[in-house]
Parts: sequence; C-alpha cells; structure tokens
Amino acid sequence: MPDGAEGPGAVTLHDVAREAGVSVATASRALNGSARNVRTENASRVRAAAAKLNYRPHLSAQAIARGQTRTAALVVGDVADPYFSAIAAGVTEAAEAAGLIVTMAVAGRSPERELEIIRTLRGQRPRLIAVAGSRIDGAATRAALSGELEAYRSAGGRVVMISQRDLPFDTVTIDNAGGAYQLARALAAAGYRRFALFRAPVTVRTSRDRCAGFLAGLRELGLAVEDRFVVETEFTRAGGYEAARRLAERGLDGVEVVFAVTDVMAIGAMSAFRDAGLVPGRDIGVAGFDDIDSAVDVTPALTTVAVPLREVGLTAMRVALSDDPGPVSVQTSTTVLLRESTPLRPRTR
Amino acid sequence: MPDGAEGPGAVTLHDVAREAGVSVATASRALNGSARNVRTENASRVRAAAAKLNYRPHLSAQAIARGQTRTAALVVGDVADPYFSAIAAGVTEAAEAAGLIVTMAVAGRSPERELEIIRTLRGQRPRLIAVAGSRIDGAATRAALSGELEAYRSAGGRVVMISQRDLPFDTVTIDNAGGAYQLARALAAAGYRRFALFRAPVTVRTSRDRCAGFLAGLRELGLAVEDRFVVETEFTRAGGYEAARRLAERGLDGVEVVFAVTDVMAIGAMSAFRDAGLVPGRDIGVAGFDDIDSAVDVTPALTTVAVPLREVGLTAMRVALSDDPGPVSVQTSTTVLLRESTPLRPRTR
DNA sequence: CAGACTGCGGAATGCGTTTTCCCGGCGCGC
DNA sequence: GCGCGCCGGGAAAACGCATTCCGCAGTCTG
Repeated sequence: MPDGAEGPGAVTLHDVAREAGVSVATASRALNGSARNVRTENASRVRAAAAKLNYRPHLSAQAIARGQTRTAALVVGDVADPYFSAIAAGVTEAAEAAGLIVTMAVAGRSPERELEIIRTLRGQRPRLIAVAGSRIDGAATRAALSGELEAYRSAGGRVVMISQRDLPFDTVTIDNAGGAYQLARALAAAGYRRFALFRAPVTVRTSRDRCAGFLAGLRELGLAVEDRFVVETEFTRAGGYEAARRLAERGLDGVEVVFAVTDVMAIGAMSAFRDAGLVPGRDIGVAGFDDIDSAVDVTPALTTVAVPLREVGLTAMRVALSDDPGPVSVQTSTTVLLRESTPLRPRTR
Repeated sequence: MPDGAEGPGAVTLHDVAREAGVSVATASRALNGSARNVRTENASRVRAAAAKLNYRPHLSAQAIARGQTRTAALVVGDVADPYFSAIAAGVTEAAEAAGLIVTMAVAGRSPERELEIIRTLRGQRPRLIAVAGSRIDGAATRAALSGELEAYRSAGGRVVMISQRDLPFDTVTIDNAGGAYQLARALAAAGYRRFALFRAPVTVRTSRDRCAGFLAGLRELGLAVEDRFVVETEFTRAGGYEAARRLAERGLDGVEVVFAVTDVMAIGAMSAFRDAGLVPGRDIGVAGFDDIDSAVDVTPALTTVAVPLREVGLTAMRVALSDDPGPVSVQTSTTVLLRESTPLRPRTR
C-alpha cells in the first residue's frame, strides 16, 4: 500500500470479522450466504459490523477467489454518436438487470484501436465482450481481432458481435440490406423514379449493405440510379452536407430524391440543400436510415428506416448470457417510416 | 473453477514462466519492467512465450497485488441522452489517454439507484468516481450518497462531481445561471419583451439554476415573466411538447418568446407549436439550453446557450487525476448562440 | 450410556500477481 | 588470493477474499 498517507485504506473483511468478534470465514459466510449456516446471532453481528464500518467487498479479490468476475465489457465506436449510445443504453440496461457492471471502451472507428482495446479488455476477464464495432474492413487487424476473441472464448468467455456477421461468434445484426430494400420499394411506390445515393467509403460495411439493398430493391422494379448520382463521402453530418452541396452545385438534373445511408448524413444533406436555396421535401426528397431521435424534429420530418437500437443492445446481452451451443445469429428487423421529407409524388403518366 | 468444461481456462503467468523456463518472479519482472533487471536473453524468451501463449495479465490479480486498480468509474443519468453521452465521451477520452479503463453505470435519473450504484462501484476500488448525476434533490439519499463518497475518498479514492456543486468534493460545474442570464439579456437586446418559461419540477436543480439566471437577467432590465406564463413540465421532449400544446391551446396572449430550460424540451415545444398552426421563429420565438447537435438541424435553427459538454468531461478527469489538496471547483463557461428561432424583433417604440 | 451424526467456528489453502528476501556467482580492489 | 559489493534468479510472502477441511461441542439413536 504505497502512495503515501492516503488515509486508512479500505476496510477489509478481516476488519469486520474482528469488529464482530468472529473469524473471517464466518464473516464471509454471513455476508454472502453460503451453503453453510451461521448462527443468526453471529450473522446479525457481522452485518452490523459491516454496516458500521461501511464495508464493501473488494470485487477484484472476489473475482480472483471465485475464479470469475461480474462485469460485462462493451466496445463501441463512439459514445457521443446516437447510434452507439442507443445500443449502449440497451446493453447497460440488460447488464444491470443481470447484476453485471459494464466497462465501456470507445474504439473511435479505428480497427487498430479496437484490437488494442479488446486486448486489454481481455485482461479484465469479463463474463462477456460485446463489440458494436466500426464495421470497417481491414484484413490484417481483422484476423488479429478474431484471434484475440477466439482466445478469449476458448478460455470460457462469451463474445457477441453487434451488426458484424462475418466473424464466427454470436451475432445480432441489423437488417441493413432488407431495410434499404423496403425503403427503395416504398419510395418507388410513392412515385419517385430518379434517385441519388450518398454513401460512405466502400470500406465501411454498413454503408455497403444499405446501398446494396437499396439498389436491389430498385432493380427489381426495373429502376436504377445513375453512376453520376452516387456520391461517396464521409460517414458524418459534414459528409452529408458536402455531398449535397456538390450535387446542388452541379445541378439536380432531374434527381427527385436522395437516399443517404445514415440519418445524420441525410440531415446534413437537408441543411446543404436549404443553403443552396432548395427546400427539402418540395424541390428534393430526402431519406435516411436509423431513425435517430432528431429525425422527427427536423423539418420536414425525415423519411427513414427505423432500427431498434436499444433492442439490439438488449438482445445482444440476452444472446451472450444464454448458454446455447454454437454461434447463433439473430437479425433484428427494420421498418421504413415515410415522412414529410418524401411526400407523395403524383406522376402524370 | 466450476462451470463445467469451459475450455482450458485462461493462461496464467505461471504458464508463460514454465514455457520460458524461468520462475514466475522473473516472468513478472520481464513483462512489466520492474526496478530489478532481468537478463536480456531471459526477457526476450519470456516475451516470446507470452506472445505464443497469447497471455494477458489478470487485471484483478494485478489490482489486488499492487493494491490499486487502473479503472475509472463514471455514473451518468442516461447514456442515450446526448447531454450525458457527450460528457461520457469526454470522460472516456481522457481516461483512455491516462491508461485507465472506464466502467460506466447509468442511474436512470433516480437518486436511490444512483446511491446503490455508487455502493457497488466502490467495491471496484476504482482510481476515481465521476458522478454526472441526476441533480435531483432528496435529502435522505443525498446524505447517504455523500457518506458513501466520503468513505470512498477517505480510503484514498478521488471523486469528482459534474454539475453538482453542493457536495464537498471536487466539482466541475456548468455555468447554468450565468448562461441563462446572458440569454435573457440577448433576447431582450433582440427586442423581446414578453416571455414564457418552460421548466422542470423544482426538484431538478439544473432547471432551477437556469430559471433563476434567466429571471435575474430580465429583472436587471426591469422585465419579468408573468406567473401564468411559467409552466412546469417534464424534463423531456414530451414535456416540452406538452407545455407548448397547453400554452398554444389557451392562447399565446402576447407571449413573444419561450425559453425552455433544455434543448430537447425546446425542440418538443417547436413541434407542438407547429402542430398548433404556429410557425416557430415567426409567430413565436423559441430558445433552449445545451446546444445539442440537433439544435442546428431543426428549422428554424434553435437559439440556445452552448455548453462544452465534452470539455466538461475532460476537465472532470483532469481534476480527478491531478493531486491538488482541497476540494477544487472549476466552472466551465457557456456561450449564447442566437439563431433563427429568435429573429430580431424590431419594436416600434 | 456409547457411538454416530449434526451444526458451527476456525485454521488452512488457493486464486494470479507483485514484491521482498535470500542466495549464488562474478568482478573488483586490496 | 580474498573479502566485498553487485547483479540476477528463485523461493516465498503478501494482497483480500472464498472455500475446504478439521475439530469441537452438542444432540440424537440404539
């Protein structure tokens, strides 16, 4: 116990045993009811002593004595992003219900950082590791990450991937492709024919899946989006703004609606359109994906496909805590929400 | 080691020592460079063995052996709330920079839950506990909470309160009163004279502080807000909506601008006004507080006072990690942002 | 009334590390 | 050539707790 005169230090089980006038063994038994019985009088004396001394068991010591912890580890890309924080809310809710305390790390959308984090997290010996990851490709780090998780699992840990199907672990995915597919059909049904697509770099899988689903939905109806109208940009609000600015600058040229692979991008795009003198919902339709909270608060309200993010977090924990055998994969479904940003568009012919 | 056949269990320092053909002592010394030297050849053999076996030190064991952990505990009201998640982002960023891993718990805006959480968190023996709390009054639990934190501190822990000045611990506060004060002056300068006030129940201190500051700002200019125009409601978007609905229903009756103590309430209010046929920014001004991300994305863009939330998280960690003596209290300043939801209002006389 | 059995408290052991303590070997100065 | 300090290695104690094992009394059974 270095660190100078930092006060009396924490009170240990030893202290409460002495205070109660019993052995540490009895104290332990009294405090966390073991199979063995302890005389009620002794038990209450121990509890009184614990309360008096304000004792809290040292979780690390318990962990090492019992051979297992009561923590759940969660790694997210960015806490401040509503996408991740909604998932985190679900995860922590389920964890606390299960009596686990959650340790959270943010990977900052960098696969290398993610790997490093999982490495140190593994030292925690958590009950499970939930990865709500960046979903960015990167063969080398991907393999390393998989190896690290595999080692963790073979030592008895549970791992669950959120929205990341292609690793051999339990997975809860979001139906990105399906949702985008449905959105495409819904927009077509609303009368839209000429589309633009704002997407992130191909390395981010979420974006890819959504684009693929959207295009598939159009193709099935004999529609398509011209190459010159798919613009690649950053996976952020700024990216959406920039893309829309560029598009508006060179002229809409017949485009009736743009699908941005993310609500925040879509909202950025609406902002840019407005700055360019176009009114979203009238001059140009806008649709996003995720249904973040502010999607209903922008004007016009944003058409999007709702992802039950909190639910995703909950199911992830449920999956990780259950003791089923092989890697299970549950997919949570999405629902498209048509709002004022894509009004019905009567076509004359 | 119960739990059935869960695989080989984690690899321990013992294993790598055996693999390298040295004692555990040398293995430990090689892996985390102690004061003692170990022959370079042995050192590299140990490192090789560790890599081969994919060894990770058991953090709990380290904690108990060293007498201190490398974790920081953070308790927030609600992860999904952008207010808290922004603070959390700052805290985790600083923590990871300091090599700490953060465990997060959500108190769900309930003081009792908050107390319970801090109790169990204390068992973790974290380096520090940061409380970004509900700021809800409640004498009994408040005292208990204070006692719990005091016990933790006297055992050598550091505690920092975020936006909660009145407990005898390090504190980083947000200048709620000052910001609201400045907002009041700014609105007055923009020509507004008749105000409404949407606030949360008096038990939530943040709301109280902001109201007080706002009213003080008005008073200084000889202005006030009529009692019938201050409406108490919930601290949420729904609360803001409800308040605005009620106000619109019974008639604006001359009110020119409403100040909602929170952006999310303000946004809810804008939505309700619009539903009632009033256009925010033209028929009625709206101002909020916090400058959450979506404040710029609603139309009209929301006048608000910006709170550097991420910064708050960063400073909180900085304060907690520094080793100054007494309770320090740093206040981060706010800045009012006039936007389109409160356009200039030329007055005729 | 002897023996087996039950209930309960204490000592001892173990968990995975770090750290202290001791010990042997080596180089150095005298 | 011999003591002495220094360097590096291993054995063992310590950390805070759970748990197993033992022994002691008391109680029940035959």
